[in-house]
Amino acid sequence: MDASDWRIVRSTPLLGAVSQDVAQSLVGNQPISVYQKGHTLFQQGEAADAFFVVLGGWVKLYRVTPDGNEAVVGVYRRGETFAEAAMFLGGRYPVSAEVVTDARLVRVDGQRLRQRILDQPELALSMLASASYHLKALVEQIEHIKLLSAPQRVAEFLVRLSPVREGGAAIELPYEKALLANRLGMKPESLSRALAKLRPLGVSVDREQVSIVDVALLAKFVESSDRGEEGF
Amino acid sequence: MDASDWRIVRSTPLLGAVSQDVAQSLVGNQPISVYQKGHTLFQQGEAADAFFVVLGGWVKLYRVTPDGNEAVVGVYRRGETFAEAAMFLGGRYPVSAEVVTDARLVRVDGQRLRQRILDQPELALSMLASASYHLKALVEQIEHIKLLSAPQRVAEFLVRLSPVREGGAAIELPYEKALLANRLGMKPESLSRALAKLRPLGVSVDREQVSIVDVALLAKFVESSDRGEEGF
DNA sequence: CGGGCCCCTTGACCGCGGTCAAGCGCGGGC
DNA sequence: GCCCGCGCTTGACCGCGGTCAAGGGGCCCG
Repeated sequence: MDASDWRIVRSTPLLGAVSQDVAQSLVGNQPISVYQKGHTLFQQGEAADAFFVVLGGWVKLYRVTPDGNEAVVGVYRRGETFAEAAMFLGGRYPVSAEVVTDARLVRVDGQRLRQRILDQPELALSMLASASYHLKALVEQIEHIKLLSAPQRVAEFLVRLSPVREGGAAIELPYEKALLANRLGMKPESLSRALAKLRPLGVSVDREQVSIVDVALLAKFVESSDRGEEGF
Repeated sequence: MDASDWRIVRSTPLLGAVSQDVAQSLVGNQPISVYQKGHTLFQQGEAADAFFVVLGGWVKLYRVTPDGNEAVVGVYRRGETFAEAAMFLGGRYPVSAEVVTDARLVRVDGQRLRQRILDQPELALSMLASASYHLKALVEQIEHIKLLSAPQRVAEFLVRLSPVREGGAAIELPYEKALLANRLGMKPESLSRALAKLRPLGVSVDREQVSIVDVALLAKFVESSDRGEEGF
């Protein structure tokens, strides 16, 4: 792990707030795992004996039903951690995890982590903050699915991705559209249609390059009342 | 707080796993708060300085959009705790909480809790377990909204409420149908229709009394493939 | 450079569930 | 006992988004 990787590790809410030596002892001497696209890290129901830090690439967390349908509940990228909280729920992962692009991860052993918590209470607070962060993200996802239309959910996603709150922005879709669609709770076809409907609001798409004329206008659209496009 | 209340407190995942004196010091000498239906405990964005244990009655957690629509993200009953994790997320509640029936709660101070965590690491592990439990519940809720039909969501709710996994069961709807509908991500009218569609599967409803001929059959229906009622 | 593959888009169709409105039944008040 | 109100149900309608299918454009490989 080089200095750049270490910087990423220390940028996470979980490992950034604890002391240098605690972070070092947890991930410092762990090997970096390199996976290629399509690799399954773990499946729901398996014993949860580790959590992960993403150094590069993307990982999706999802649930599968008995008949094979899947619901993506999160996509994690560089500088994010996942499955930290799973290790405290009867030792089972409640979701499955798959690498969706070639990726570099650090795997942190759970047994070791639990021990550290017992003598490093500050680590416990960091873990709780991290769990709270994931909790908030899930609550917002539920809110969005329940009361935003497909175009509004797409707009919300774009606004969140924009580096600015107003004016123009050019952004790149972080992962392929089929995955993005699932993440937003819709089918790829609906994502296409949703992007088409955002065109009159100053959104143009070419491959994975998206340019937005006015981010504030998009944000307004997300908050516009009842799931419809109220005239324009 | 009498012995019965204390038993409820000790039945929660959060306060049941820690030592007697830690639990006692957190909630033992707290007064019991009695609220009547409609009272707002806190609103999203407020400083999160406490979490709650439900001794009786029901409390809903929900998010409101700028235009006034609301999405219920959870309903908590006797023996459950909520908002534990919020106190670690920048000190803000990500949701609002309202008492939906007359209720008896214990309010646990957050400042005190954080102090205890620093010198009682076992408490930290309990809190993480509790947070994980809520996390799993949210993930399942997302899964259900995304890939179950309205009748399936209602069936799943009934199965979960049943004391048995097979055979007959008679259960009572825990809260009024408008709230239940929102909790399940639908409108009251859709809940009515969904219950009507479950009638051929052995579900009969009279007021809030629900009787189920065969719980296993209902469970089967929930897992039956593609959101439809596959003939029969 | 041509062909095939894959991903994305666009169209046609339709079923689920939201909306609006009417009807019904239980319960409280005068 | 009568009336009114409220919560629930039922019906009619329709728009959103899923499904199925065809078309188009980039990219790799032969």
